[in-house]
Amino acid sequence: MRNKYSAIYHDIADKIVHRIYPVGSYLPSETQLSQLYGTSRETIRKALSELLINGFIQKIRGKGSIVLNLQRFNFPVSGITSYKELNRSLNMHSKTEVLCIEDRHVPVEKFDYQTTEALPATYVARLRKIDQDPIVLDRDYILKSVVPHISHAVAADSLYDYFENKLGLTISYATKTITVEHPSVEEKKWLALNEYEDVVVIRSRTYLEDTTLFQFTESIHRPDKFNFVDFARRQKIS
Amino acid sequence: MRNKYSAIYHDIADKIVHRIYPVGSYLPSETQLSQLYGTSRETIRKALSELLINGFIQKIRGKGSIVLNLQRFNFPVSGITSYKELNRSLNMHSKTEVLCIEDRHVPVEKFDYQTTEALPATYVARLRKIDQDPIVLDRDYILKSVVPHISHAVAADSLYDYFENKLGLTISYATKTITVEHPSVEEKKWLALNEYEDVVVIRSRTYLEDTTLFQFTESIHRPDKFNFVDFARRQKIS
DNA sequence: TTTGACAAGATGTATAGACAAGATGTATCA
DNA sequence: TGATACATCTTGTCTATACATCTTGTCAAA
Repeated sequence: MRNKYSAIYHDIADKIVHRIYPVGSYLPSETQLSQLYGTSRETIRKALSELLINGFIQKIRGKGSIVLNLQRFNFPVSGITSYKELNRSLNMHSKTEVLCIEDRHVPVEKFDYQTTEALPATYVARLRKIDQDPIVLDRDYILKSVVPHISHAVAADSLYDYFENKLGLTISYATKTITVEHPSVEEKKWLALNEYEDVVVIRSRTYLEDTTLFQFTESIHRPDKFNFVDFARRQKIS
Repeated sequence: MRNKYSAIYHDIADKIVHRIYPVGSYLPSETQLSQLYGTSRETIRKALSELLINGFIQKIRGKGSIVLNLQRFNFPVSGITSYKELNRSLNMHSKTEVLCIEDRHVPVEKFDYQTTEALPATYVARLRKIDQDPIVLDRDYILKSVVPHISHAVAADSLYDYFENKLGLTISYATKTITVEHPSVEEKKWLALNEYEDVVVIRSRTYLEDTTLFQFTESIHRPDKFNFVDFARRQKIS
């Protein structure tokens, strides 16, 4: 960890996860923490504000910071997370099957993206299984302008790992929509759906740090296996 | 606005919305902004970091802050927003029909909430319609320990407005889960569902600033009308 | 006993300054 | 011409300080 405040963030987060700071208890005060870590109060406050955003603590003015009971270890579709990371952090022991890799143009209208030009991309279709049961059908369109080629081995492992650690790309943010739709014949087949069963579709556009769009993703979920867990803070519309 | 940085936040956000700072352009630099608003750079940075969190801008080190094209004006289930606020900000002209107000205990198992004690609450069932079409069935359980009584008039208007502006409660955060389920007979009737049609269920637990739990909500959505829009920033799991 | 004033400790806001590190253009040198 | 070094702009990190505001407990006065 190269930053003081992110080192402190991870240290406190660890202590919360391992119940050294139990749920419902107060953290040491900001001045105490600043002495503990040998740093200024502002640096402590930066770490605490990250913990607040991520739902670890709740700050109460005049009193202190309470440890919250976050049990967001189910399926955090919120936030951007790669399937491999999810799989590892949840110990799900899932398998990924690569169905197809080929060159295609992005079907931009599906993603509600307005453009006049064609977007050449690498199309990757993958099926995610847990205990032999198909759960999710992932369809990725990775723009050729950013990533010229993707191998079968990379697709079978982790696209995000490849992008970030091999290519040095920094994935920054994404916009997502979630809808319920009637499945296509192909989707029905891959996900082993019953008659009349709908699917949950998550479509996202992913951007790099310099705001260049580089990936469109379509995730088709079996409705009985779909579970989205979210943590939200109140924000007034004004 | 009593804080400088939130005043600056709203001022810049307004200028982005009104295209004074167009999408794709750079904001003035932090030092320029601090001169512009007659404040310190740290205060500017606090405002900018709020804009970053809410998806208005993207900061690039060494270069500046780019205005993003946020079009999250569809149906932000992400974040906590009252139906009345949503309705107003989207100009949807929807109607709310109060179906039932009565005293009930919270069905805690539905919300995956572990407790041994019974939780007395006011149960409020409401149907949200747009152009006579039923869209959402909302079922709220508001704990008696926090809010002893809720009138029909309040339920027909806005619960959140009542809680925050009349009772002085500060709603702070919530945990949510989204699933797809088979509708009950009652749900099928109210939402005018076809045979075999599933529903999207959002269940949330809402907490006050002092971390006291005070509300359980169950929102039943018609699948063809459900559209969840989200903005997410990348966060490494480590 | 109840009320009120006050102090102490907590977080919230704001400032000024310093240095690190990334991006970019310019001037210089080979 | 082409490459390198540098200056200068940007944002990122960190410190030290001051005061405001909220919560709570204590102590004294009514």
